[in-house]
Amino acid sequence: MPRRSSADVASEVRRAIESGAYRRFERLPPSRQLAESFGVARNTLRDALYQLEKEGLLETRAGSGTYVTAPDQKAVPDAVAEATPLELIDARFALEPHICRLCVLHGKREDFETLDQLCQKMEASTRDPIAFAEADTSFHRALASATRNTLLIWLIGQINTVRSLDEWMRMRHLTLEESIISQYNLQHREILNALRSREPERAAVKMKDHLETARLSLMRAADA
Amino acid sequence: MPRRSSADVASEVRRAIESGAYRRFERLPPSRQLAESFGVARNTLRDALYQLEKEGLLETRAGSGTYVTAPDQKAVPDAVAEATPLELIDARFALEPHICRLCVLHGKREDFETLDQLCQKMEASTRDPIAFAEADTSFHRALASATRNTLLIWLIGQINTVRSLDEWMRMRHLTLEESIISQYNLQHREILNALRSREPERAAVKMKDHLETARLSLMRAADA
DNA sequence: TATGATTGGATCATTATTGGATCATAAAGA
DNA sequence: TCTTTATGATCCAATAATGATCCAATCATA
Repeated sequence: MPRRSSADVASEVRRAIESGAYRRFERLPPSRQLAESFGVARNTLRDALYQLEKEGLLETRAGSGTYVTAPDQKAVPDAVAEATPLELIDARFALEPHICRLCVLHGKREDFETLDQLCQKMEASTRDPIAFAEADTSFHRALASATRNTLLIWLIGQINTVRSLDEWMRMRHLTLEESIISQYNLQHREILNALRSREPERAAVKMKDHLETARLSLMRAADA
Repeated sequence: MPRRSSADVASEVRRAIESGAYRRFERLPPSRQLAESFGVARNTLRDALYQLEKEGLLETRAGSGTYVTAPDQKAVPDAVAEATPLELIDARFALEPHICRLCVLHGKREDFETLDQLCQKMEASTRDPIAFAEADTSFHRALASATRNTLLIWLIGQINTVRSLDEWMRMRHLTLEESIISQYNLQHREILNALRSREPERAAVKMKDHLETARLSLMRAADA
């Protein structure tokens, strides 16, 4: 007659640990207190904790408490740093077209002003790959900012940390010939125009075109 | 008799350091003062600091003070933790349809097996919102895994840390009525079928439908 | 340079709090 | 009905927080 079975409680605690609510080495609240907060008898709760102990998530020390032994879930931004350029492009393929759509929804005039200025900066840097790459990064970051979605802004920020990696930059220099830069500039303008005329789908398509160009020139560089 | 154990205090100080409240080379307040502000005996506090010293976060010099030796933490992922449910949905709108497309490209048979099993699990949990939510998270995580793109896998993992936040979970319980769960199950099946028949665009569309449903039920819950 | 205040380091008996264990009872499901 | 399992109560043993006191290193300053 489980109202709330020990397995349920175990799941809930497991989720709490995996979500980082309790981190490694931290002590859980006393069993009596935990039991009360779950609305469950202490025996039931202890069974639940015992299950998690078997799974290696917890360690209980009599007289002391029960401690989290599971390794911290997050704290692996290495995945970002070690991403390959192609993985990166795929991630941008996922994020940026939709970011364009959201820009149309939430972007304000000053956002488009900023984007315009960055376009001008890029257009003035046709022969300066380094300056161009810098402004280019700012452009994509500004797009994300215009969505007003802090989560997306953060995600793009994370992705941009990869773009500055050495290996990636080396490839990028290879790909950033003058003709390519000119093409990118045209595409950036097209994206910005679509945003200004409030056409979400056209903006998304133009962004896809842009990324496709980037992918192609990247793969060409990889072959070389 | 631990009211507040040394492990608790250690965690708190560790968080303070990681959050940048105490920066590298900075001296912590005197142990007596710290102990008082934590409402804990000095011995307890010293045990806590000793733990952190073992972890290499601190260095204590007798007669002088205890100093932070941990390198300054970079970018705070609080943006992720503080994201609102609607921001979250928008981010998933950006990522997951494209993830479906990549699944078609890179997914292997065993990936689809895993997804199938998770569908079954969800279908068996129509009346158990907690179990359903658990399997649901696993489903979306498995989708990301099938892309073989470590960056995307990591991004989805980050996003899923938000999904388990308290506020979000509360809303989620509101929205997870039996009828909604049934609808989700149908949609998951449609996505999986599209993946199996290798139709990237159909899979993406089905995912968009799914997320749209989620957004609607979320907004309905927010109104209530 | 010498002094005094402040810092962390160490020890110890006391005792509140912790998890461990058991058991009769009640309730839910087969 | 019979089996399973949560409950709630009680007792136990292990642990470590406390609070007090003293020591040693360091630092500021007269």
